[in-house]
Amino acid sequence: MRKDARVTNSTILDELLWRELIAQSTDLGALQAAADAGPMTLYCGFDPTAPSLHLGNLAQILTVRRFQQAGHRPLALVGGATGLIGDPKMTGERQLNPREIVEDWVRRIRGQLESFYDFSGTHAAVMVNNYDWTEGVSVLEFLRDIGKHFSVNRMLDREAVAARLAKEGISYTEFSYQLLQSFDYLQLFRQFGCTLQTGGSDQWGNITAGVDLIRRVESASVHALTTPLLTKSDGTKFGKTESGTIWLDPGLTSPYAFFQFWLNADDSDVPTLLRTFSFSARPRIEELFSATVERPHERAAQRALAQELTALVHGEAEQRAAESAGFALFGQGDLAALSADALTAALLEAPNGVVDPGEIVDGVLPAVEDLLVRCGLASSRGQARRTVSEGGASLNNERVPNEGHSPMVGDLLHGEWLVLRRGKRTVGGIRVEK
RNA sequence: GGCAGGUUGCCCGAGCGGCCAAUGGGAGCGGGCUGUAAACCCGUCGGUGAAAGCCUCCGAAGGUUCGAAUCCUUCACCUGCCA
Repeated sequence: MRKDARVTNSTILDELLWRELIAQSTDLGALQAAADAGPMTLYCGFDPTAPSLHLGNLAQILTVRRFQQAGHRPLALVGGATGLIGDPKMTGERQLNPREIVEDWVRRIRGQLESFYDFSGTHAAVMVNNYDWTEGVSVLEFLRDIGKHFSVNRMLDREAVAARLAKEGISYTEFSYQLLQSFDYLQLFRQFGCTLQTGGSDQWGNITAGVDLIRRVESASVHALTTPLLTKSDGTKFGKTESGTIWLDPGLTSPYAFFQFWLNADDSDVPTLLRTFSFSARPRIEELFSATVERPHERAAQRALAQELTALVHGEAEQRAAESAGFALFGQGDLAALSADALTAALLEAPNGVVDPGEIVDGVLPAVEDLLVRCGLASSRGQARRTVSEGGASLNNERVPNEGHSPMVGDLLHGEWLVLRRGKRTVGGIRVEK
């Protein structure tokens, strides 16, 4: 066994093991042997169920990326076909999305995937879309060649399916999902020699169904590997905050908000987050573990995560902008000391709104409640009023004393900005258009 | 197919003719402590409004009544028991 992780194939499994990224797998020994034998081709698919990928998907992407860095070849699969059908979920039948929408989402997700894998070099990634090999298959062909190998009895065992049967039922469409995903694995095995599929542990049933299909049809033994479902230490779902899902699309979750998400991670989640998302070497990660235990207030691990992942997802420049914005807005108070450029850059990262000069009467701007709503810090005037009356609103780092308070022109920083804050860590900007 | 019960605010769940925008818990939000954490304590929690008030709301549509989340009818869905 060679020592260099970049070159040695088998160390990838050791790496995943210490990172606790293996929830389930087919015979690990066999997988290890396959990885040792040379570059493997693996895939992990992403269905277009939203306009963007999110942090949960990122965990999967990064696992595949680790394989690529270890010298294996990833296939980046976008589920243009499976996205039209929908994987059964516990809670109920999905609503089918219009084809044009799915096509749009496929484009967006494909674009996102492109930035995480290396599409050049000796083990270049390949982008594939299962729509390409599914659209032309006839129903009869599919039922005879693929469907015949599936036992409904076994399909019924699947957790989501069983839950649905016990409740409101499941359409034939969704029930068929597993066949499509299995068909994908078979296709990729035939076309690219793909012998490993990874995914979240909720995908175990779908993945092994593909493994079985390949065994029956091709008499070949291929592998499956799943990663643990990411949960926070308090058991709640990971990757969601008060404000919702953390998306990779900067239009849906700004780089600033993305950075803040990591910076605000619970201490108790730090080990899992570092193991799952960071590409730092083990000694560095362990150093951050102990830093969190010994000097938690410094939040070195949270900052390291924020820096590394914001840079990875949004690029170095955006990462620096997001971090500087945080420093500016959460710094030691004196906002007036910030340069106009720094302030503008910071506030453009945060949620912000606009006041038209025509709204300023005798040097008085609209009331703080209006401004809170306008920059998105409050969802209604009622909520804004509540925030102010609870003492949770501040203007240029000064607590807003009472309801109905209106800023004056003299309060404008550099003649154009107001910094609004709701609670301790939600900051927004108001800009007076010139 | 027959009989019985259910459908309440983001979720769970009380209410069973007026005092109900609707008890309670959870989530969320704010304050305090702290580290732009967690836990904990306190407050808050439909919209609008400074307030009084007004508007919307208790599966859907009708009806009874001065007045309905609460009673009646029909419809939809869910749950038990019997076939």
